[in-house]
Amino acid sequence: MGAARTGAGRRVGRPRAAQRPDSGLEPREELLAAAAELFTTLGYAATSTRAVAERAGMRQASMYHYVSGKEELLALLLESTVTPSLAYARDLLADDTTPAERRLWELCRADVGVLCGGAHNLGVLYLLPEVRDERFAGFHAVRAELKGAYRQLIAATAAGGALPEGALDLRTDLVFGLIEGVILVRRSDPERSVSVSVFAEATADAALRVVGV
Amino acid sequence: MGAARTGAGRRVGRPRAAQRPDSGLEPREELLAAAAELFTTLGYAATSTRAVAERAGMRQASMYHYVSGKEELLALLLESTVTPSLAYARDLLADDTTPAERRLWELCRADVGVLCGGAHNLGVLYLLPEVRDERFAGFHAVRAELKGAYRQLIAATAAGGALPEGALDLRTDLVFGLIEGVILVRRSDPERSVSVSVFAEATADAALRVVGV
DNA sequence: ATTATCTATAGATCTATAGATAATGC
DNA sequence: ATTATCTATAGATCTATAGATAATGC
Repeated sequence: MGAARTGAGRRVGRPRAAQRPDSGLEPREELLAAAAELFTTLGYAATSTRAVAERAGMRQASMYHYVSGKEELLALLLESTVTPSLAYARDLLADDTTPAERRLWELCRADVGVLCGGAHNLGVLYLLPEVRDERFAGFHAVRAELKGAYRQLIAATAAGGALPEGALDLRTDLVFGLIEGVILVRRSDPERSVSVSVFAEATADAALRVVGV
Repeated sequence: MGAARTGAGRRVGRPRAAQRPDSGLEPREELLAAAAELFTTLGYAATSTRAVAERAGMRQASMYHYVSGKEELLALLLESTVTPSLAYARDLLADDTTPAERRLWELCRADVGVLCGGAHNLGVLYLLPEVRDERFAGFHAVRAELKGAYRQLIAATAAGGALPEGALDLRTDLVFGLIEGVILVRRSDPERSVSVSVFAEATADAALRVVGV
């Protein structure tokens, strides 16, 4: 069993026409990175399979050796952004020694970090119109569960406990909107001076004020 | 000089192949309405000129009699959503008899109303990746001026007056993010029970809490 | 004559598949 | 023999223009 060879050593298969990019990534990862950059800057519909493949250092048709098409790339990218936040949210829900206010703050901070951190502002993917499609139901299910975690934590705060159902839903929408709204702010001003972590903490502070703590 | 005839009366020009829609709109308005619906649901790149034209009751090529192409339609729609908010913001800035807190609240309420009201959740247009393009610089200029009005009003509040520049920018970003975030909330849950006006007021309340009033 | 439409189409895409090719592996 | 790539292309778009046509206006 040969170990996966990541270096530039001898490879099986016909050599590439173009130079292999020196990122050190596996071809599939290379495709995902290329798609992330292009989908976030140009959008999904405006990004051709050719553009993705060439940026990953291969010809358009070769892409199909690794993925079934553009759709799979977007689905993978979407899930990769929301899954870490959800895992963290589950941990926080299970932690009954920390006050709910603090746990909510942590979730907000972490979520903003994921949405705005990373090389390509991956949160921008949530804005793509194609994402609403049924095909990405998996992503939506995870995102809905994450929103549910926000709701539970808000309900567990001192300010949230007394709220009737409808008011709790409204608070949850507002907090969730604030968190996702940072995607838009960052998109319209990518050169911002303040670091992601400062921004994430300020957003978490603001979220607690929205809840009424 | 013949008055514009909006009814179904005799018209100059070759008759349409399909029935004229009974909306009572002029053809150009009909095209804008069709584009609004399609751009907000499918996105810009995924909407063909054919789809827009047929929905407006004419053949694809006839669209070019009224507009220069898809791009002009998007530019017109974008400006139509942001211009009313800006006009209102200017009025509020000029009003020195009302407390800044109250004026900020009003601006938030009105802006959310425009973004989420209307038939097609036009705020969704802000999310389209194509909108970042240089071609829509006019829209961005107006939106930036609106954001400037938010900033001025925040600075004029009791809580905002003491803030150093950087902190003021951060508050402005958070409030602006909260307002634009409602677009995302509404998009993911279009069947929401609460009315737009209740939601707009709750968002305005939350914005004041973010500012720290 | 003017106008609002139509039909037809050139030219430019873009996606996904078929089948060839050039390496290594055994 | 297996694998990773390539080239080539069919079929399906989509946009914008050219030029014809069928009304009203005078």
